[in-house]
Parts: sequence; C-alpha cells; structure tokens
Amino acid sequence: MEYKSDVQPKDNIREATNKIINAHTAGEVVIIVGECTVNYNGSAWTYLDLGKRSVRINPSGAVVVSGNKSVKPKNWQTSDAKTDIKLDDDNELVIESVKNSDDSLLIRFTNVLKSIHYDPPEKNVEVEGTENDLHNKLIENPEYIEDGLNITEHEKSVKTGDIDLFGYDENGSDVIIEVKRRKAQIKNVDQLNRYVKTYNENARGLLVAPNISDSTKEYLDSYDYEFISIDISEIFDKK
Amino acid sequence: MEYKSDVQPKDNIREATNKIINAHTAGEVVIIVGECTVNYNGSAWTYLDLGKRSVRINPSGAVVVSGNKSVKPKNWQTSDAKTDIKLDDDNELVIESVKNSDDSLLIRFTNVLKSIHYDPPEKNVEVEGTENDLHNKLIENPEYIEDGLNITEHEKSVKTGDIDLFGYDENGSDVIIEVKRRKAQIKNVDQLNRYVKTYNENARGLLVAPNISDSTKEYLDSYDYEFISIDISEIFDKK
DNA sequence: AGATTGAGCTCGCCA
DNA sequence: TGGCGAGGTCAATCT
Repeated sequence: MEYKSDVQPKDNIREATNKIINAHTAGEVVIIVGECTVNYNGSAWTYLDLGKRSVRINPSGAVVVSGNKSVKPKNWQTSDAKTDIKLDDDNELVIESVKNSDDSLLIRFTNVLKSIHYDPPEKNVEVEGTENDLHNKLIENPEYIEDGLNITEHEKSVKTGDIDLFGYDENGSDVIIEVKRRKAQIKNVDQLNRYVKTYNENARGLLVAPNISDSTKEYLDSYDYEFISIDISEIFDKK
Repeated sequence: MEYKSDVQPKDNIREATNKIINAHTAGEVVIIVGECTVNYNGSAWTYLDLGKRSVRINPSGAVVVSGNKSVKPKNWQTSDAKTDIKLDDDNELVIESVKNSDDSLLIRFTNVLKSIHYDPPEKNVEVEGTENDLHNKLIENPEYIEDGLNITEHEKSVKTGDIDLFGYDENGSDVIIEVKRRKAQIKNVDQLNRYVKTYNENARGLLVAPNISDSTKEYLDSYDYEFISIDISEIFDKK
C-alpha cells in the first residue's frame, strides 16, 4: 500500500486514514471528499449534520470545510490552530483543529470517498494592486483630488487612528483626507469626522472615493465635509 | 473513457478537459490540481505566475483558487459569475469566470495532475448562533444589561441606521443600545453616537459587548456613553 | 437592483 | 501580542 497516495473508493476507512495522515505529516496539501459531520465551538457554534462535503487541510494546519455554493467556507480553522488527524474507536476519521483551548473544529468522516494530496510549491509569484497603491498614486498626483493641493503626510497618526492623507490647500488650510477605493459608506464619514475633531476642528475634511450614496452624502454634508469623486481606472491607467 | 470520472495522472490534457467539462455540466463539484496561471482583472488586478495550485468550481459557478497557507483564497469569483471551461488552441485548459463584463477571472492550466468530481448533497442541516440570537437573548433577559431596563424595540429604524435595541430605564429615560458579540471597537462608538444624535440627544447611549479596549473606552467616555460588559458564554449557557 | 451591515469575518501592519 | 483598518471583502437582508 502506498501510504502517501490518494484515497480510492475501494479503500476502507483505516487505509484512507493512514494515507491521509501520512500525506499531512509529509507536509502535503490534503483534500478529502466524504460523508462527515462538522462541529464548531468557539466564538460561535455550528453543527453540520452528516452529509457529503469536501475538506481541505493545508500544511500550515488551516482547515477549510467548503459549501457547494459560496466562495466562503461553511467552517474553517485558521493556520494558527493545532490540527490533529486520527482514526477513533468508532472507526471514524476524526480531524480536530483547536485554537486557544476553547475554539475547536471537529470533523468526523464516517466514510471517505476519495482524496487528493500534493506537494505545495515553494513560492508563487504574485502581483496585485492595493489601497496603498491608490494612496501612492494620489500622493504623486494630488490634482486628482484638487488643484493646488499639497499632500505632506501619509498615514498620519492621531489619537483616534491614522489619517490616510494629510496636507494643505492653495489657501493654506489644513486638509484631512479619507480615501476609499469603493463606494463611500456612512461609517467612512464617522471616521473622517473623528480625525477632524481629534486633530483640528477647523481643517477641511475630504472623503475621496469613486462614488457615494445619497444618504451618505447627506450625512457628509451635515458636517460640512466634502466629497471628491475619483476615477480608479483613470488613475491606474487600466486598459 | 468515462467522461465524468476523475482525472488521473496518465490522462492527457484533452481527456482531462473533457472529463472536467462533463462533470461541471452534470452539476458536480469539480476540484482540479495542476500547473496553472491566474489572471484577475476587475475591482483589482492580480497575476499568479505558473505554479501548482488547486481550483474548486462549484455547480453554482463560484470559482476558488486556494493558497497553501490561509483560509482565504488567493483568487475567486462569486456565484453570480458566468463560468466557462474549454480547451483553447494552445492545448491549455482555460477556466474563464466573468461577472459584470469587466470583472474576469482567467485560469490557464498547462497541466492537470488530477481532479475530483462529486455530486453535491441536496441540502445539509445546519445550526448556528448569530448576533441576532444574542439580541433575542437580551430582549428575553434585559437584566443582563441593567436591572429595571425595558426593551421596547428591536432594530429600531432611524435616519442614519438601525438601533440594535431601544427602550427605557427605571427612571423612564430613553436608552439606545448598540450590541456587539466581540470586543467593542472605536467605530461602534461612532455608530452609537450617530443614533443618539439622530434620535434623541438626551437618550442614554449604551455599548454592550464582552469587553472593550482602553482607547475605545476613553473615546466612549468623552461622549458620556456607558459600557456594559456581558458574558456571552453565560447568556448562551454554553457548557 | 441597490444599499446597508454583520462576520467564528481573515489578514496584515504597527505599536 | 493586541489593536485597528482594509478587503476584489462575502453574503444576507431589506427596500
């Protein structure tokens, strides 16, 4: 019997468990399909009744129980958990992943249909654009926000948090800027207000985002802050 | 050749693609392991260079490219996307999942090592506890918050949002309550403040949560609102 | 369809 | 290690 090889439908639960334990111990990614129940008890509690599911165990110890519709898993345990795999007395494959002593995910397979194991690659090259990239673009080109604007600080720390962008306008007034790469929300106005009140009551408050809803705009207006619309595609020069 | 059966290492890319297309068309969950590149272009852009990865395609059309450490996927497309699988002219298995016409995930497999396909269950039984359950527990037992408290409304709608719990205390004063099942954060104070200012400047504002950080407490105090500590385990009677 | 908000958020950064 | 905010947030719910 090849102990690290994938589980086949003909394998009994004991063989399946051995193969899975050996693959996990060898540092491989393990994906299991079978009939299982799932119990989570921690910051919430969840119980999934016996059903066919797939479970992924990363070498890091992260465990993911996938649903059949969403991107988001049904249950999971992050990689700071300790994950243990064993065959219990009832001949069930048990995966127990525990964090902080009172946060546990317990998966019981009564039947393993098949599995895949594979060596993860060392490291893959990844490239992406983040909110910080947007900050940098705006620092390089403050005219996207306003002509004559001078940005002097990035992530300026004040008592109640960090101001995304800080500077002064052509009249020399302090300008406090909160940047969003998505539609501005009411809580972003709260955040901006917190920074203005904390740093300088008389500063201008700018909320910079691609767009804003009417109700949020109304709330922003009630504070006499300003909304600046930006075109993300233009700034990143996409296509 | 069994067209819905799993891909084996001996299968060439044409056979692999056919098996995968047939399984997906038949409404099965498909999990593929192989060498691929990933391109995402939409609200952000990402490029993953050629590397060994696993990709999950749900019957709903949701696509998930898993990393080897985190619970969170490296790339994905939600189930409202249209997912197309085909063999292209360069003999590569291409998975193209497109949302709003300018939000696309493109996965190119140069080599498929193996795959698993399985019929998803009709429906699994799931039970869990949510923030709404906590609201209901507090409505049933307002003494967890304060003796003599009367809760009269749940999710009371005001101009700037919904008040979690609303009522009056033993002195007849209006009480506006924001409930959190996790540690209270500074933005929760903003939210509470918004509701008090919008509904009744003179109402008491209570922030109810298991605990609170010093800086948040200080900010809460500056508004003269109150923090009430609750014990989630006690309320849900866990263990 | 759009807006809002919770989430076992997860993850990363920084004090 | 804890606090805080971003996220391609996702997903549910209500309008």
